[in-house]
Amino acid sequence: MRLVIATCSVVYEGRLAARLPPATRLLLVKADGSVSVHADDRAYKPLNWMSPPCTVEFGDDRWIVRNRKGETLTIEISEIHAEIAHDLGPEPGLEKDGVELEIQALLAGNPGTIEEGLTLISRERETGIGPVDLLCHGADGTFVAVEIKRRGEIDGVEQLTRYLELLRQDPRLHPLRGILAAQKVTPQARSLAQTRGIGWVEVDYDALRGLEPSIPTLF
Amino acid sequence: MRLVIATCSVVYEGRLAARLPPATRLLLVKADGSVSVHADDRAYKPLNWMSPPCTVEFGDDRWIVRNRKGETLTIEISEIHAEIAHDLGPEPGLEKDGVELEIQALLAGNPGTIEEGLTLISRERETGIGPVDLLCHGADGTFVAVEIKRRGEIDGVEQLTRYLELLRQDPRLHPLRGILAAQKVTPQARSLAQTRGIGWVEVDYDALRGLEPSIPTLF
DNA sequence: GTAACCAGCCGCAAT
DNA sequence: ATTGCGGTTGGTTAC
Repeated sequence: MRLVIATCSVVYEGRLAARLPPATRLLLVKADGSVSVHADDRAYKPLNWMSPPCTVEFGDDRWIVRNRKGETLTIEISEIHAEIAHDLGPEPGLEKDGVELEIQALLAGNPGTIEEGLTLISRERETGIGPVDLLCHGADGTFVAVEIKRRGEIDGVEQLTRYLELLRQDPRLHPLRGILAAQKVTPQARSLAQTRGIGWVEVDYDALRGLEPSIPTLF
Repeated sequence: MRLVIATCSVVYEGRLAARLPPATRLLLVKADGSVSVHADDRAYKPLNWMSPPCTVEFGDDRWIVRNRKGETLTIEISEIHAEIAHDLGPEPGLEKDGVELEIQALLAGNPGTIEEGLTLISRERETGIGPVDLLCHGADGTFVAVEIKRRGEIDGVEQLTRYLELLRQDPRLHPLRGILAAQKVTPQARSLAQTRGIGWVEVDYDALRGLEPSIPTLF
């Protein structure tokens, strides 16, 4: 990893064109080849960057970063104020709990928390346009497709609507209804779900954490 | 801006829980108060971070970053290998060309490039659930809602479908049809547009650049 | 390679 | 504060 504090101007030519007039910024070159240009704000987002795979041509006062698509990031350096280079070594890796996949595993193992009497048929069942999170069987004899989100917004209702359209072409899954399960469901999403005939439920992650997750697949 | 290369372990407790075992990483503290923890890969993305507004409690061997929601990022530092602190000064700002807003201005000024004979009625017209990019009048006497995307994918078709549903409740806009305008339209989006009765068109940004953009609004 | 989807998405604007 | 939405979104995975 190489860190350079420099006065520079930057031009990105690629999916769009972007220019930075001269100012002092952080130039961050990682071992993966990526280059990013940071100001002292915008949280972790750089002003400009190039993601790997890319190559850097380091000149004294000009760096040119290129990728395979022909996009370029050109950094004109007028003055270097400070610099560090350090080999960080391997990253042992990041562990996360509470992402959608974990919530999905917990709900898959405990479908009754979505709706009384629900039983799991399959997880990540392919529809032809993407996988539906859970396919279940209801106590009322219907099939139930469940879309799981951390936040239940309009997009989730649309996604579930698409899956229902496709799954309903399979006569073995008749009759079929849909449920959006999320930690929180927004009013707009509730409203759209209503007009689409889709149910929704807010799940309590803290309560779920005490339950057993499911084995990956059943069907 | 403060840059520290340190051997550290990290715990994030917030919207999810995440842990980093001890290793050497870059700790980046910006003037906006943000803190991010970088490995030597993942391009510009940090392993963990906290966005402003947040406060940092700097101890000799432990930093605790907190935000208003009660999320915490705890960094246990066992060894510091290098460090730079530098005041970058103000960022004069980033200029961009070719983002959706610019394409929208160019298409608004030249609606005939979307479809022969199309004339502009309004931009960013509110539907009650978000603004539709362009509302036009067709040579055939129909009204036309246009959704503009850099990349035309399924989401854009869904978005336009929602707007059409709502705009059709206004009898003054009858009859109304929709067009998805994008630099590229994916096959899946074309297929869904077809079943929704929505048209699509691929716009040539390079050709548009030679034309005049529109004034912001007309109606 | 294309395309769909998740992400602690971030950040902005409008309600 | 909420919510919709764009982003050089990035990154992963399945087709």
